[in-house]
This record gives sequence, C-alpha cells and structure tokens, in this order.
Amino acid sequence: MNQTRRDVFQAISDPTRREIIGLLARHSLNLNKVADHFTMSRPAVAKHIRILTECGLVVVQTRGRETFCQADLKGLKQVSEWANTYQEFWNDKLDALERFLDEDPSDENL
Amino acid sequence: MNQTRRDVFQAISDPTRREIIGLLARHSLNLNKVADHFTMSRPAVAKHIRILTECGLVVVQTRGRETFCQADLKGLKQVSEWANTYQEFWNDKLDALERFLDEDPSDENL
DNA sequence: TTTTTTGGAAACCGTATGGTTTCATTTATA
DNA sequence: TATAAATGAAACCATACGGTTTCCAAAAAA
Repeated sequence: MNQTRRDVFQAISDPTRREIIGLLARHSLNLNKVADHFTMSRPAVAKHIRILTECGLVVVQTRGRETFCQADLKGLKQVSEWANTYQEFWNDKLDALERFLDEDPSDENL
Repeated sequence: MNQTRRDVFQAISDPTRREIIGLLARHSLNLNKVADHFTMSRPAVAKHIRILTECGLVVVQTRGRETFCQADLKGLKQVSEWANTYQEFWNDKLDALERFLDEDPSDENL
C-alpha cells in the first residue's frame, strides 16, 4: 500500500476499484456509504480509495467527521487514448491472424 | 504466475506489458527479439508474454525452435469502452469539483 | 455529558507479482 | 556430428497486494 508506481493503469486493474469508480461517478459518497456497497471490511475499501486518490481518480474532502469521496476521472482519458491506439484490432475486417500470416517475414528481424 | 483473475485490465496494468503490446502491434516477433528490447532477463519477458496470452491479447505460434508472438488486441475494446463511459469527466466544461459542489446533498444518502 | 458514528492507523496474514539464476531440451547450423 | 540458438521450466527471492481484526480519536447526536 506504499506509493510506488501508482499510475492510473494499475489503479483500475482491480475490479473493486472499478466498481468504486462507478459508484462515485454518479454521486459523491462518504467512506461508509461506499463500504456499504461491498461485503469486504471498511478498512479494505478505505485502502482502495486511498489508491484511487494517489493517482488522482478520486479526491477526498473532510467535512467534520466524515470523509467525502468524489470521482475526478480526467485521468481515464489517458487510458481511453492508449486503448484507442489499437482500435484497428477490433475495427478491421482483417483479422489479427490474417494480418500475421500476410506479414513480410523480413519485418521480423528488428 | 498462476491463472487466476487474469483479465485484460490486470494484464495491461504493468508498463512492461504495455510496451510489449506496443512492439507486437507493429510486427510479430519471436521471444528473444522481444526480450532484446528490455534490460530484464528473457524469462522475465517470457512470463509477461504468458500473462498476455492468458487473457488473449497475445497469441503464440511455435515454429521449429522459435516462439512467434503476435498481438491480438481485440480485448482492448473492453478497456476503451469502459473508459469512454466516463468521457464526460474530461470533455465537460464543468469541472468535477464544480459538479461536486453543485450536487444535491440529498443524493448522498444512498 | 454519555454514547454513537465515522474513520484513521497499526499489526498481521496468505498469496500474487515481478524478477533472478540455473539447467534441460529441442532444433538449426557449421 | 558437435555446437550454437531459442526456449521452457523449476527453484528462489523480496516486496506488493488485498484482505482482516483490533484499537484509538474526533465529531455529532441523545
């Protein structure tokens, strides 16, 4: 739970965190409200939220004794753009296997 | 290195694997050629490639003593679509913080 | 002013992750 | 045929990950 390579891609790799993102995208919630959506313990959820804050996908505001969590998903643009780089792979009529078989073998010497 | 929750999101969470995807998207390569692009050992690269195959992003073909690796990135469509769900967060003129402050507090009781 | 509510923090735990080195095997090549 | 090339596989290793329980502190509500 240290601050290591905490980038967006790593943050969204966990399904629980993607669920939390889905929750907070619709409305901000305090920690306990978020935890109520899961069977795991509150501290576990808190750790996920911390990871999301470490890469900026979630921002936290303390109001009195409550910690309000809000989504700030501008960081997902990076993910979208990276994935879209490879759109041809699911748009093309040409399948990946065909592309491979058609490939010039001299390309393989890099 | 077992086959656990090997989904696409987890597979692309590692920067080395994203680099491998970038390499193989342009041309298929055998294992050693892939490993040449990195400072880490060949077995380490091989393990990354195995993870990529476990979720279908890479397909492997054995030709003689060589293992040719090809990208099959249709699985990234899922990632693109998931991220695009939240496009509003980076398209809107309305910033996330403003949206939060404007929010009806009664929304927070879910 | 007690008592809840809300959440932070610490200590732990088992397993996954990302890497290494070493060795064996198969296939080309000299 | 002897040698080199390309991998697979196994055994390790340190640390990160995802979770738990327990306890403490602060703020709100009775």
